Amino acid sequence: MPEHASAPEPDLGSVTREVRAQWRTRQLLTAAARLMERDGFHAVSMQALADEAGVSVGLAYRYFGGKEDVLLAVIVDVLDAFAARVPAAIDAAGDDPVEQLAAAFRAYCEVIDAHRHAAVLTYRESKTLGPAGRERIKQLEVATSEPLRRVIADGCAAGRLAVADPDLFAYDLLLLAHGWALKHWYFERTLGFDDYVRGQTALALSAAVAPRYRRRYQRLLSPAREGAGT
Amino acid sequence: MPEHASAPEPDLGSVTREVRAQWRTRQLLTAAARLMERDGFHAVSMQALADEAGVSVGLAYRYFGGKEDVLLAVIVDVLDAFAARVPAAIDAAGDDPVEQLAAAFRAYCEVIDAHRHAAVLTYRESKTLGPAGRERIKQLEVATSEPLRRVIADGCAAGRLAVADPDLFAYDLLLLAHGWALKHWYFERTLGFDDYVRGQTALALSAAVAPRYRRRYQRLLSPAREGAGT
DNA sequence: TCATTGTGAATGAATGTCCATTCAGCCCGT
DNA sequence: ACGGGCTGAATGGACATTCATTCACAATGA
Repeated sequence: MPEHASAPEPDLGSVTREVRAQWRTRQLLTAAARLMERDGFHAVSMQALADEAGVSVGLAYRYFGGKEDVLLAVIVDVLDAFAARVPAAIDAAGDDPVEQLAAAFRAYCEVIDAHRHAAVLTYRESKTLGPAGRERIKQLEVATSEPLRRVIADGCAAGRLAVADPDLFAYDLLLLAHGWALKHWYFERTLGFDDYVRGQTALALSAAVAPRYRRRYQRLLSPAREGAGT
Repeated sequence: MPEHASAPEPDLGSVTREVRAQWRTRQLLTAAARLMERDGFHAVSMQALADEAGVSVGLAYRYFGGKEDVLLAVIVDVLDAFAARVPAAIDAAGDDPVEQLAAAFRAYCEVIDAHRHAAVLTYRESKTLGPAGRERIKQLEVATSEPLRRVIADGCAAGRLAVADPDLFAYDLLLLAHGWALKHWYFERTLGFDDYVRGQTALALSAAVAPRYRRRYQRLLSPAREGAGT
């Protein structure tokens, strides 16, 4: 637990409104994520949230319309992380669509791992959000899965993948990534993060890689750790 | 308030207390499931619950220790449904382990479909339950997945399945079954229940059936409805 | 068969707690 | 001393839980 409330705040006085507002927002968002990831949305009072962020309750209301807005912002924040990291991971994975798919899946899992319970908030609190917020989340979530769908489509087009329903497959990958958070209490007994990603990648690609390319991707299809190659 | 129980109440006067208590419990459980499935646990007040069940608040407390107990009971009820139906489905599926696996998965999905959101409660409200209840749920859930693990193990032993980590695979199947509830808002646009089950079965078995047995299970491996052209 | 009464099921207003939200004013830099 | 950032006690509402009271009915006695 690094610095909490009494973090060395930057000199807010010397900074423009705009930048200060951004800093405050980030400060609150971070606190909200931390608490809600640990205790669940309903168990976090605005008082606790403010305390954690090291500000007053009133100030929280200057930056967010209400508790529900905070929840929405936290969720959007996580979804933004997907939107930022997954495409980047794909770009960094070279031209091979199967490698790209594996990289994309790993990136999803990494974001989940970094936001463990916050990611689950998407499910858990869907009922808490008003219809407007809920709609926004749904849309963002679909958009977030878009890169994955595109990579799968590419792989199919290139003949490397053979998937009957790419849409379904894409969502399954999302689900398996979320599974790391959803079933963490179970998996952690036997698997580390890396084991989980490798195992799931192997399973998923077993179902998706076209038979004639199986050998080529042996490295990804076997969950065992191997020394050579990256 | 409309008496929701469209079923005519049995002549309570002529039955024993025991039976009456059971009737009441069931009545409350049904109401709780209905409301919580629709609005989420936190949005359901004891008043609303009592109204829905057609009883008074006070009576609800005669049958359940408190709101949390009701939640626990609803969840346990769903888990019991798994425990009852899945083994039965496996028994009814003959001797082939792959057929058994497909049947077990379908049974899971059917229970999920019958209890849509209630099944999600397991995730959503894990933070709401006290440590004791949470532990009970976890244990039940692991126990519930046991038949699935055994069938997979059988399949591997018989050489029909080739799965590196049966434990992981079993939980993935659970997750995909839950996916029907978790991502229902998305899937329902394009898939019916049966399409979903077939599609997921095809994907999962693609990853698991040993290569030399692929052809034998073509029926399960292709998501297309049998009979309709390939 | 008809009053009488004991039992515990059922009620729902009252209680106490918790918490989101507000706002009257304080602090501090300029 | 002015003004915007910030504070935190006060407010009001919602809701879980309790309990004094009512009520239905079966068992009892005549």
